[in-house]
Amino acid sequence: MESDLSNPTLQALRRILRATEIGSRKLATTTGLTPSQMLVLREIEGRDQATPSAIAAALKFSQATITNVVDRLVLSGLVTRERSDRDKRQIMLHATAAGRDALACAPDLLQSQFTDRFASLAAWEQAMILASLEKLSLILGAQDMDVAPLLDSGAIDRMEPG
Amino acid sequence: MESDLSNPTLQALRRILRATEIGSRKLATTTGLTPSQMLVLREIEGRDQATPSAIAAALKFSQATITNVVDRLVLSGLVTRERSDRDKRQIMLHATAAGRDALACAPDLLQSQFTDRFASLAAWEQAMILASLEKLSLILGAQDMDVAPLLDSGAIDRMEPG
DNA sequence: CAAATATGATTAGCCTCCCAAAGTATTTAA
DNA sequence: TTAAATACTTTGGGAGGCTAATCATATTTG
Repeated sequence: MESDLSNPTLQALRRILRATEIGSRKLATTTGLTPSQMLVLREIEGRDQATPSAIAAALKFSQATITNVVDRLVLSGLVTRERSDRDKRQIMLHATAAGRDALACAPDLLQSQFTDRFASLAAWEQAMILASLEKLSLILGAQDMDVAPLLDSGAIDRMEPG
Repeated sequence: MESDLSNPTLQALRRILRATEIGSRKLATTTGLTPSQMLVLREIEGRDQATPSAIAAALKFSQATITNVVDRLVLSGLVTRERSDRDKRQIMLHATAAGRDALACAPDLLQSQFTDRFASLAAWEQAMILASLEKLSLILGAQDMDVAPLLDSGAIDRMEPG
């Protein structure tokens, strides 16, 4: 091989991770929502039947953790719990109006800066970055799989968390 | 505009963040080092004069947090504390042999899969991904700046944290 | 030099995160 | 109808991260 690009790539990736982590932490203190709460809230709002176990599976958290986070979200009035009629073991989670507001408003602080700067890039650069991230997402998501079909992106969505 | 790529890009970015977060958490339980500890240890090993404040500034943590993490690292025998002679307020942090081992060994678990898969990509794809990440890192790191010179990549390295 | 001020690190106290294990209630299967 | 499985909560514990307060050392200044 002529040169190994994996190391600088990992370094760049690390820088990105740190930057976003710091950004989201800052965002958290601004909006009163912690990163985890954002994640869970987004997941709740984004699906029809939002049961704790479904959220836990999607985010790869334990159920106990979801209970915890949801407790706080309920306390903040952003989410409601409701027993399912069909199966009284299940709990349905719903984002309240305030919850949807928080989601709609909060990301803007983080995204606006990104979006603006991103928009200022040339179209080809935007396309390149998107393609790269898709590829990378595939590679990294594949870590969870035993043998990953790198070419079938659908498989990742279909995956079940052990 | 013809199409807005910023949203799918943000989504892909989020997927990557999640994947790496999960990966590093898994790595943590495997190696006994938490992500934060890895970060701090890496920073300590990577510089000559590793004082807590320097580490805190580099990673954008508070000094108190560094004290905390270093406590654990010392307890695990990966790091030593030593008062500076020149300025007795300062503490010099050093990675022990075990600490260097942990660093040298731990990343392989995470990286090997990434590195392998990354290496299997075509050279042009590798280059594209690297270039994209560099650009992205610039954009995201720029969040901290008032007015970011997106074209001068050196500026970021020169930046001082608040 | 002595007093005031600044700096580097730690301590104390708070809340959140994430988990495993144990417990409760409900549903399904035998 | 009892045993097993499922869905969630509770409990208890180690970390992470912060601010404010404190201690020790350095520096500045009258």
